[in-house]
Amino acid sequence: MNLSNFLLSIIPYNPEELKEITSYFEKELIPKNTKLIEQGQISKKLYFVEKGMGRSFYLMEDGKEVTQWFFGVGKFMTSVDSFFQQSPSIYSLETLEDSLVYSISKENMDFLFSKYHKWEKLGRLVSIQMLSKVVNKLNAVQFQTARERYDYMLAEFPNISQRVPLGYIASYLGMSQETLSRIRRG
Amino acid sequence: MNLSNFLLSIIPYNPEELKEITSYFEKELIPKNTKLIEQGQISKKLYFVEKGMGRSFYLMEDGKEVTQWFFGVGKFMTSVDSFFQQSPSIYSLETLEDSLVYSISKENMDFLFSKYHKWEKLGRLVSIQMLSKVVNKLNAVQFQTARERYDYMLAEFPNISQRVPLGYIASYLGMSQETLSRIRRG
DNA sequence: TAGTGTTTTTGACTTAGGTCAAAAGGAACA
DNA sequence: TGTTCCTTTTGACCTAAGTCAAAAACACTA
Repeated sequence: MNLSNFLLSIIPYNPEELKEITSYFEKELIPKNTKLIEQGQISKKLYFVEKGMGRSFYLMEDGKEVTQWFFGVGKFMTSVDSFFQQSPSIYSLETLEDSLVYSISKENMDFLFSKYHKWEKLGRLVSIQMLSKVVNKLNAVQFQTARERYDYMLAEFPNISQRVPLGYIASYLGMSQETLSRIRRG
Repeated sequence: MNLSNFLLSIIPYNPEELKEITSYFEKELIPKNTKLIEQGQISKKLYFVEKGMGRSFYLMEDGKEVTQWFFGVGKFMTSVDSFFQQSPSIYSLETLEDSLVYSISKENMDFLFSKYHKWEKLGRLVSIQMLSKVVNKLNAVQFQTARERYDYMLAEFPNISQRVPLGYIASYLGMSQETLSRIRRG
């Protein structure tokens, strides 16, 4: 899924608009395990993932890393709060694989928002989609057993367990690595 | 907090725009314990709460009601998914007090979105605010103890425990009523 | 192919919070 | 001021999942 196709799948743009809009994005090849945002910093860019994958995570007081979200192909990746409100990020962001992303700065994003009504609309639609995903996860974490949450995750990110360490998935699902290991055993 | 002031607090509208936009909202006085959306139905309206309070909740398979969110003064209230995607709602919505709300239909909302770039922007900003709240709650539910979640809720909805039954709050926080009662004891 | 570091699994034990049932409080009303 | 209904609290017991520590499996690199 490349950026143009992704945008077109949400809103019809004509070729000129699409060309101008995508020109504000910068193609970047980012190696595995690169930090894109450090906890406490202000997020400068929003990334569209064309290839690879990333995660957001934070450090608990006891020093443990907790995965907050996985960002796969065809998704926007950033610390939402930090990017849009230009406030210090609670999370860090890193790539989990060598990744091909398109990045855009807050200034360019705001410029596009103000220039194109359609772009603003896209922003709204994408926000609502994300909201709906987070609500789903909230329900999973709040009301389901560890085993049910694991099944939910397999539905949401089918082949993730071959791609990232078990501990990342366990903390994302709000359970210990040992529990996830026992669940997978069957 | 009335509708106009709320809108102005997010985006500067001039008096004519504000007048036209608010003219698409309908003032409604809704008695306590009125269902606004029934689980399974498609949400027809979005409500702005000027006075009173509501909640969204759903019925678990075992017949228990679980509160999903509280909507206080100065908030938009709806089943987000259902309203924006016109899909069957997973939640029911009801008032918890006699309430004064301003409602708008999906058609009028879409009309305003397409007519006013600014309105689209407001939609985006409000969505991101909601997203950020839901992420906070997710973190609370996933990583905090029952006691910490209770404290979190007091910060988010200060005087709620005087206004709604204990069981509603307990299920919102993802704990049993008995546990919440024991926590409150001290 | 042995050696070293990392990730995952297993086992034994602990604990936060759930469940069920009964008692205690409150509010409304005759 | 007692009766009824509803909400909250208390008590006794249970269980899903956490913790800690060791063993096993895997993955590099020399």
